[in-house]
Amino acid sequence: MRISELSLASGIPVASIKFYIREGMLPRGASTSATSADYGDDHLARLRLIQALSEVRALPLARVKEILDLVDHPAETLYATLGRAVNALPPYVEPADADIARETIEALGLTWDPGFGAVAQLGAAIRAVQGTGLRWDAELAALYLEPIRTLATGEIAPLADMAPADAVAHAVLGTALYEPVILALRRLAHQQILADQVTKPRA
Amino acid sequence: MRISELSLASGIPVASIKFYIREGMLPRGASTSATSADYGDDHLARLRLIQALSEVRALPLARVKEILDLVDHPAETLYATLGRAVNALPPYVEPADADIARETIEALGLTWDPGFGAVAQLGAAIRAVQGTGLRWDAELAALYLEPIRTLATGEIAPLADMAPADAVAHAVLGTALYEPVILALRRLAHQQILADQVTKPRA
DNA sequence: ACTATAAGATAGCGACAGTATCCAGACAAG
DNA sequence: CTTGTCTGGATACTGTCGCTATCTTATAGT
Repeated sequence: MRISELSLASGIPVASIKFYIREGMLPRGASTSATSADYGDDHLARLRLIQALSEVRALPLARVKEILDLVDHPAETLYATLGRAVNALPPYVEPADADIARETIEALGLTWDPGFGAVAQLGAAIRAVQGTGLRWDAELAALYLEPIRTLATGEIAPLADMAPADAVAHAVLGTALYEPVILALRRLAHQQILADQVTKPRA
Repeated sequence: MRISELSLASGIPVASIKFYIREGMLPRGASTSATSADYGDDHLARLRLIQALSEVRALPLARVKEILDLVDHPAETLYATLGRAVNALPPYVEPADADIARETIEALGLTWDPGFGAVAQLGAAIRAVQGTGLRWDAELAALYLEPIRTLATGEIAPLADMAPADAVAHAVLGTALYEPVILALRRLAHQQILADQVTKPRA
């Protein structure tokens, strides 16, 4: 496949593909002469991944690159790889925000480990909620955690049956790409509940 | 409060506060003379809200403004207001993506209404998931929907006991600000489950 | 009276994500 | 052949966003 064909297949302008190559996010095609290089299906898949992370997740390209690197060269363990993937995802917060989450995490019976990025992300999220006068306490936290734990358990289960390399890629991409699905479903559920209340208001 | 005091109280530079006023996101202080204006707690609260939406949610200022306008001037019904709020939140997608979500939504027994923004957002999210080779089918969708529905029901319930104006503000801000909490908890749950598997591996 | 600071308007800046231009080489048609 | 079109690759430019810095005029405090 030549670059113009790759562009056609992916819907991404040639100039942008060249840009991704320059930035090291997409490998160069195999040169077959001074004026032609060969691109394959892996290039196409990589482009689709870049698009998914960059458009749907709205990640800065630097973060997209981190995630791509992680898929290509995973850390020692699945746990460590996931930890790095989380750090490449928004919200991008100060490590100090981890402290804010301590109370909540311990009240939920979880382990407070400030080394894990999601802890500081939770802290920043709680700060935002409380700073605008919305409610956040142990009771509400428990209300949120239960369904989320159910969901997370269901998501992790299939990883056990995968080859380690597949599991890593699935975990990293799944963390990033199922999130918008979850948020959209929640918004839909809210709407549906409100619509039902109008149709058949509470007795 | 003068602008320099507001700056001190909020931690936001004076120049930035002036910028927010210029952009119409923050009302001007009440002029007490040609060289002084008076800012109150409402200005401080508004600034904190701008910060929460812009930093933690990483919303473009134009979208922050939409949400602020919605809190100030809600639409006719709670349902309609929420619909607009959803459109001000990422991911920002093409309305045409609504079609992609149709199959999923109908399989889940929900109403497919392309006029509601979350439908197209779900479509774009599904496209991203499938485009990168991750799984998405009715079975998986059901696995996701159940816990999310539980969560959403718990979130909507308290609105019934609120004054309508409070309910609107709470629904709009809650949709935007609890989302990072949910994502952080999911990431934490994943980590916790993986950590537990290492400590006490499956029999 | 004098200096420090305020409000408000205008202009400038740095990061980001591409686009556009340019060039030398290759292949294809006439 | 030669002429025109296209390619890969390098370099330079552009538009948008979210602030910052500067400037002007007018007080308010000492």
